[in-house]
Amino acid sequence: MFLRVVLKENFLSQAISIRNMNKGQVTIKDIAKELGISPSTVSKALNGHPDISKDTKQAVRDLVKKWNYVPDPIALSLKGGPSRIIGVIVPEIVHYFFSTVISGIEDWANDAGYHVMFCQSSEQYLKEVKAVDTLLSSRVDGILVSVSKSTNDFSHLRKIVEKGIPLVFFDRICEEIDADRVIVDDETGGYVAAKHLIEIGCKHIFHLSGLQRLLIGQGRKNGYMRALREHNFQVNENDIIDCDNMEEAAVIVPELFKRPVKPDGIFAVNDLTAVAAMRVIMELGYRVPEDVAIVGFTSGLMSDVTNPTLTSVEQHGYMVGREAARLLIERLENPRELPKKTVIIKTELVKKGSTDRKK
Amino acid sequence: MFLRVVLKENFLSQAISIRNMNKGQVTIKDIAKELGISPSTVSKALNGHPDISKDTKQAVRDLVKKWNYVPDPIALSLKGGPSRIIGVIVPEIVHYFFSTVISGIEDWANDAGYHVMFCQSSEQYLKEVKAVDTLLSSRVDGILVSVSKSTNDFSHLRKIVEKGIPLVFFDRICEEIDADRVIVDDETGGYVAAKHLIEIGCKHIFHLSGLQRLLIGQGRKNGYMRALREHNFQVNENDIIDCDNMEEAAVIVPELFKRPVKPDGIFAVNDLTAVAAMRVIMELGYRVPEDVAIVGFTSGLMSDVTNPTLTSVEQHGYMVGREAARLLIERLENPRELPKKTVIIKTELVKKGSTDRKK
DNA sequence: TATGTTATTGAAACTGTTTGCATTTATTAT
DNA sequence: ATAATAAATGCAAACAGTTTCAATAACATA
Repeated sequence: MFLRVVLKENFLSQAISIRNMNKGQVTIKDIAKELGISPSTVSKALNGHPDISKDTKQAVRDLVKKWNYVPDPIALSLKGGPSRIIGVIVPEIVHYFFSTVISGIEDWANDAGYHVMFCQSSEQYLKEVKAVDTLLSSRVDGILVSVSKSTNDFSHLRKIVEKGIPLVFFDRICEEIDADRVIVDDETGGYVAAKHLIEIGCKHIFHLSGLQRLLIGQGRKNGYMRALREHNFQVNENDIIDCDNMEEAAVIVPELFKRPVKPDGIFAVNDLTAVAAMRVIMELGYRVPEDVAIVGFTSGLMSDVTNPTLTSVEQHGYMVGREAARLLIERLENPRELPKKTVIIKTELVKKGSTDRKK
Repeated sequence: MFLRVVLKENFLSQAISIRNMNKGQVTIKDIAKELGISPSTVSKALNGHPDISKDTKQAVRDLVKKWNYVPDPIALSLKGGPSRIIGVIVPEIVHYFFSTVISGIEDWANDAGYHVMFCQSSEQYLKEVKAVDTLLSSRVDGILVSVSKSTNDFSHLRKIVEKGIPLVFFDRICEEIDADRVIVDDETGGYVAAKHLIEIGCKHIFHLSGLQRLLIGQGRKNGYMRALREHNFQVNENDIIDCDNMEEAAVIVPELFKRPVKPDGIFAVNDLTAVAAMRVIMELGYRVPEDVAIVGFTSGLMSDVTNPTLTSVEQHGYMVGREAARLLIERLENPRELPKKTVIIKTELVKKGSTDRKK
């Protein structure tokens, strides 16, 4: 056998060109043929099977290195092995928060030797269903999902679990399915935002709230209410106004300043709304932060760009992504049935100009 | 044969439960066994082969629908067929421009029946090389690349072409490799930006320029210079200052206003720099746009958020993505060796407050 | 009746890899 | 020398499909 290897050595370069004629990819058969042994022996040698002699193993390893052989992942996963691909479904990639999450997922997954395949639902239920099928048929090892706004039926997500494929929700979770979760601590975010406004002396703190169907809307509002109650402020339902985008803010905010009791502090459910409110308020002749202080919830780089800069609650999207990927991979590599975990990513108040009354 | 189908009908529900015992997935064999025909007949029936009788085809189609059979893409691509996955490599997902591009790629690819697998290079050459290996080993049908800033060696990209896998560059192209390309018309963007400043009456137009190693930096600067020359302005090298982020702008811009000839118009290579410049200028006591007009180059939603709002050149990232995906898929489905194309996505000046001198 | 034609269908090979079992070869003990 | 044992290797099946070619059946024609 050793003789054979040595003998063939001389024809190596020629063999390579012949091999490349075929399909460009070196297969286990090419290796076997070259060494004059069977494919199964090559396979076993590569997998460190005890049956194979040291000499053969070495010869195989050498040729594998020389010819740059890589096992075909397709054939592997056909065999039923893991694909080492994880699937991700996000509502929108263009959102700053989700793009940071994706970034975190990518980094952690790649470091752990996984590839990432992703789909966006564009907030559409049907696209989300299709995305699940896509990922399942691609034989992903596990799936990360942030549920679309329009999803009310969860059978497609339940299907994932039923197939025995690990599932982790992040940010927009589905409460009806028992799975690992990574959520942003919106409640505390709302709490510290409102508390900060109280501490700088605001007496009439309004909340421009998000969709109450979504947990983020609920959480932020609840935190706001808790802060008020804990500081002996009266929670007034009229001071909580559904308003989560620039267009609505442009219409709604001026109305607030026609009331007998005008706001001197505003906590908005996101930065865009906060910024729109801020502009309107300044156009009405009020000063920010002196007359009205404003706090947003981070959705990009814009908090640095406004004048004054915007105090905002940072969500740490990158961390959300990392944790979600970590949770999933942990479960992939440790398939015992452990109870599901929920990881809460702390939010953080970043104080800037719109609440800075020191000066 | 018909008899057999009818006979078995009665056991259908039972058969389903037996089938599901195995692996959850219906295979062509399950269909064949149920109908009492061979797998190959089922395959042919499904692919509309003329050899198969209408009756058999119908029976197969019915059962396929009833059992919700979907061909396993893994097995398909093992046979050498396409994977219907396209790979994407971007420098950073968190950049607004790239996330819009990705969004465009996703949408077009999904509509054409392709899945998207993506990697980010994080602007690191080594991660880019690894990403190529990743995608190649996942048997993607084609690859879309926007080259990282730190990439100087292109052999990994050349390898893609040599393997016969279609490659399309977008935005950050590699000039040394002959491939389809989608680029943003930075030159025209710079041109219309400067032209606009000229038309509203600016006499001393400065350019805060980007890295000249990158084509986007070159293009925007060249457009600026062309506009000046075409309108009989003198192009002064001192009026072109390397400055492409907020920190640099905060330091550099005040210096410009100490010169004997101060700028009354500024074209910045991106919005962040433009915004930082705008703030500094207003802090120095100048009015925008009356004393100094400013144009940026779109990098997010921030142009709506500043005060005044920022005139900016829109890059249509979504279109870049769509076109790149279209070009790639066109080549995948039409494998004749056609000459490579370059698609140029027009930029567009979006006029806002920072250049609005009407009022 | 024997032959030719046509319409259907199935067996087998193939994709690249793994794995249990059988086989070969070499070594040791009787 | 022969049998038993151990070590090394190969065969074949399996994964889920596609495809080529051969086989069968039914029918028509001479």
